Amino acid sequence: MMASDVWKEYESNEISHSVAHHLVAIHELMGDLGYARVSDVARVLEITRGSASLTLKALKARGLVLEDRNKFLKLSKDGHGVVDSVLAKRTIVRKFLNEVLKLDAHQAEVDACKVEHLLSAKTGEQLLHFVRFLLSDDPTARQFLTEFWRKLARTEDGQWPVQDVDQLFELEFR
Amino acid sequence: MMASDVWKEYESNEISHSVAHHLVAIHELMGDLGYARVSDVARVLEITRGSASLTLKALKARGLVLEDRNKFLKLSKDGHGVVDSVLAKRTIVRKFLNEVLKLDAHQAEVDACKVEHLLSAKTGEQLLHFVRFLLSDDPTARQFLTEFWRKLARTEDGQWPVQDVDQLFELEFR
DNA sequence: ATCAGTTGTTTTATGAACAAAACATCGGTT
DNA sequence: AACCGATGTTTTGTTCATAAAACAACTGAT
Repeated sequence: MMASDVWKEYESNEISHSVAHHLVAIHELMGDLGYARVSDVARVLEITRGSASLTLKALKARGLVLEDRNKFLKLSKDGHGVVDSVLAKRTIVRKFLNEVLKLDAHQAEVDACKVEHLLSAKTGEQLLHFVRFLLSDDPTARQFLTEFWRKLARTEDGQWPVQDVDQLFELEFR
Repeated sequence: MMASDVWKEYESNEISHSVAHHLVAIHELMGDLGYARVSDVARVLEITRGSASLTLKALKARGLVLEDRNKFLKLSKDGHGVVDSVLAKRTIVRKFLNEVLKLDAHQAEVDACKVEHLLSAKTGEQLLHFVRFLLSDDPTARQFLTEFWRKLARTEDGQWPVQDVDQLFELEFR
């Protein structure tokens, strides 16, 4: 329950936000242009070529990114694995926030982008099962969502108090 | 859809993971011991006193932490606001991961800890509505959860493929 | 009163992630 | 041949979050 146990595990994240985005940028560029160079990654991420060059050098050293004789980059098998895992989590989180919780598309994208590289594989997997069932044709799921959205619309009309925190802790400790 | 729009918003997080935990540590110490000094924060977070001293100096400068003549720390009104918002998000995320998605308590705590300071207020609020309804007595919610857990148990027995990513993208693009 | 332990700060150093600018290379123009 | 623009790297500097160690101030025990 003390924060300290968990606090330390934060460090153990081998894939930083920055690294995740460099890898995803290469993936997107391969799809969009068919190739990816240091400059292309820098342009997509809106950072300088120098910064991209350094980060990508480290990723080459880690074996996540490969480079041919002409300085064209591509993802290694491991790099693809990381991108798949990150994009899968981003996708499912965005879908949940947008299509279930009805957050606007932009906010859903922003929040998904922030947490994509932090969730464990197991969390991503369970969330996938959950959202798949929730958005399926199953009548139980349909009925539940319909009812949730109905209640949501009601509470949003009759404005909620700005600070909802007390209710949270009710819910926590009851 | 390009990563770049969203990518930049990452920076705009005025509350870092580190800051959030320093503030929460003070809050917990006030509850546990009735007071909080630099050393106590350092001990709770398992960092050196020097490191805690520097971070807390910055938080005093930002007006989130106050100090009396005897170097005893407490949260300002703003500091309390930050802690409430962070703890509310941590609580609701943990509850969702553990009680709905059935992740083990430790994993739920770790993942909640990682994302607590990153979610927008709106996201936290919507998640609160969702979980409250989901775990309420409402028969629709009960029935849905029962059915979800039943399916979950079945899929976990007949092991899933390790890489579930293809299914994710089906779900994404259909 | 002294001496040891606790506490807080300061200083110095590290690593990650960036920017900015200088530099080198290469391909094509003129 | 000389130049130009695009590209990649290197160097230098900044910020943030940390550790480590030296130091000063206070506390309490003897």
